[in-house]
Formats: sequence, C-alpha cells, structure tokens
Amino acid sequence: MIRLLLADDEVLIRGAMAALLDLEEDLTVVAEAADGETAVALAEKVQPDLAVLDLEMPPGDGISAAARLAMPVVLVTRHARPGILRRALSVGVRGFVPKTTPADRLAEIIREVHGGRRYVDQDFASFALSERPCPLTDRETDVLRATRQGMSIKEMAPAVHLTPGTIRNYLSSAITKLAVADRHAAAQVAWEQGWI
Amino acid sequence: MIRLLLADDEVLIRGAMAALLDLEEDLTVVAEAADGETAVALAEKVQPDLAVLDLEMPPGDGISAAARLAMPVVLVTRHARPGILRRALSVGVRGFVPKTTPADRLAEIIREVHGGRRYVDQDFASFALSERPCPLTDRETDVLRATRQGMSIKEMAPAVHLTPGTIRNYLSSAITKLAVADRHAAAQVAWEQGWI
DNA sequence: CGAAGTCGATGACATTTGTCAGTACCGGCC
DNA sequence: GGCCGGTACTGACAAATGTCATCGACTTCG
Repeated sequence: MIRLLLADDEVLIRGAMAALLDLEEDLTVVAEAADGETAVALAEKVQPDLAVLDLEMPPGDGISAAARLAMPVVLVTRHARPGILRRALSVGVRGFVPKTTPADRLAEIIREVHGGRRYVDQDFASFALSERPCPLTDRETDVLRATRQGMSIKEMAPAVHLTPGTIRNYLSSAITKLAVADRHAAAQVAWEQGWI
Repeated sequence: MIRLLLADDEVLIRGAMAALLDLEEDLTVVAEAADGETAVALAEKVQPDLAVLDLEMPPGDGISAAARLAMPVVLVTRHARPGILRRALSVGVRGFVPKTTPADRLAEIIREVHGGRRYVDQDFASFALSERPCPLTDRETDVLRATRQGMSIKEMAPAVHLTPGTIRNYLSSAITKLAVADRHAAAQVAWEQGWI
C-alpha cells in the first residue's frame, strides 16, 4: 500500500483526485494540504511514501516545497513552461505530469515513481527538448523579473542595485534577444519560457 | 436522473469530476468537452439536462459558451473576479461556484439548479457586493483590452479604428480613473476586476 | 603578457508614452 | 433651448523608454 500526501489549493480538484486515487487498491491518501507550507509540515508528521504536489500553489510555488520534502515527489501542473521542468528535476522531483493526464494514468505513474523510476510526461519531454537555452544573463533576468512586478525603471533601480541607464541597457539587450517590442513583452516571454 | 454535460480543458480534473459526480445516484455524465466550441456542439446533440462549465477554457471563455446553451448552466472557476459574476448572471448562468468547493457540495448545487433555483457561492456574492461599479467607458475598455494583448498604441490603432492620439487620451483617462502608473497596470487592474 | 569577454556605467539620440488644453459632434434630459 | 456626458480628433509638451557608441575595471584564456 502506497501512502500518499496530496497538495493542491483547489478543494474540488484535490478532493476529486483523492477520491479517485483512493479507489486504486494499492494507493491510499493519508494527508491533504492546500499550500506548500502545510504540505511540508504534514509530510514531516505523517511520513507518506510519496507526495503529489500542484505546481501552482499560492503562496510560493510547488518546486520550493518539493525541494524540502524527503520522499519522492510527483509534480502536477496546469500549463507547461519549458524551463520549469529543468528546475524541477534539479531539486529532485521524480515525476512531472500535466493536469490533462487521466487519473488512472496518474495512478500508474505514482506506482512507477514509488518503484524508484522517474517519469516525465511525453509532451513535456519533447517540449523540453525544443527548449531554447536561456539566452539571458543574470542581470537581464533580474530586470525582467522586476519589470514583471510592474516596476518602472526608476523604481527597480534601487531594488537591483543598478543605475537607470544600465537597467535600460539590459532591458534593451533582453528585448533584442527575445525579438519583442518592449520590456513588458520581454518579461512575458521570459516567464512563459520559465526563465524568470 | 439528471443528465450532465461536463466541460473543462484539464482531463485529469474533468475525469475526476465526472467520476465523482457519477457516483451520485441521481446524476450521470453523458458528455465531456475540452473547450467551449465542443461543449456547445455536444450539447445540441445529446441534449443534457444541465451543463457544468469551467470558466477558463482556451480558446474563448466559458461565459460566451454558456450564453449559447439552452439548458441551465453551472460555472466553475479557479479565481473569482468581481465583475465576472455580473456578466455570468446576465447571460443566464444559474450557478456559480469556485473550484474550492467539495464535490458532494457541487452535487447538491447541481440538484438545486436543476430544480429551478439559482446558486451563487457565498464568497463570490460578498465579493460582488464589494464590487466597484466599472468607471470605464466602452472605448476605454477597448484600448485596455488591446493593451493587455501586448499591442503598442500604433498597433492597436487600426484594430480599434481610432487615431493614435485618441487612443492615448483614452488610455490616459483610464490610467487616471484606476489610479495606476501606466497602461499595463491599468489593463491588469481592469482585468482583475473583471471589467475587460 | 596580451587578447577577448563580461559587467557596470555614461551620454546622446530618437521614439514612445502620458498629460493637458482645446475643438467639434451627438444624444438624452430638465 | 441649455446642460452634460461620451465620442473623436488635434497639437503641444514633458517624461519615460529603447537604441547605440563608448569607456573603464575585471576575469579568463591562449
């Protein structure tokens, strides 16, 4: 019997998943959480064999929660962003599947991961293969991140410890690299690619 | 027996919901769709008693699909945006619940709506009471919508049939009304409020 | 050591954007 | 009729933004 911890911020979905996984005779859901913090705390208490986490769980993301869990982790996500997969694997996530996976398939994947193997969804894998390596430098990602928070160049200057002129250079460089029209679009693209 | 049509773009979730609702002895899922178009087409063919739609289904939103369905509709959504509720009710949606609703509660709501009543989640209702009336004119919402697509002023000019100068005036007006710094922030706020 | 590359910065420049004032037309309302 | 709000435009101005050339300090590599 594989003992599972389930974390997702949407009760309807979490409950439905829990019910379906419980139907599998070798799986049992022993704990549920609505956010990463609770998941980590619960995991220490009940010591499940495996954790199934939603990637998008405000506050914070599922990856940082996954990094703090000792047991194998399967991440479930709504929309794939290429770079995310790399980040997830680097913190030790063992399974990575989209929410477009049927529940019985998810059960199989849980068994595989529990058996010591890794599983990455086919679409994500080919997505990752098509992944452009991030062309941005550290500073460029910094200013794009700040841009995405809605900051103006003046506002982000103290936050990133750069002069406004330098910030404009990095933004200009990023805009060119990503072949877009302005910094907002650049930040958008970089986010979609999982680079920031 | 209440015959249901279920539409959600995430198979994992749709499948889980279908399975859970099917467990209820007076409910049966007779059709599933992954987008609004398919939902409308399927509904005409199988004539379900009631439709359960996800609000966020690319391409297009659940509201426009709901408007084209003859049978009662229950909308399920991830995150509430105040103005959306008003729009949903105005196109005849009879139930409005968040994805944080337990499945058995959803089943009850489906029965109530099928029985002719309306149901709106408590949180959404109080959310809607706190709703600011939309201060934007039609043209202002137009240009904000275009802004949210990432268009520059020049680009949106032909799309909204206005001169760049006029567009700037509307944007400036919207920025002032919403008390934000630039058009991107204005578009963001307007979207969060469900105004665009 | 010298060449090449990166990082942070500066100044100049053109473009885009936000703001403001003013004009004009239309429809509804007292 | 007069008033008001929404629509549509123009011109002018200041600020923010995107682009480019260049510079110095530093590291890395041959």
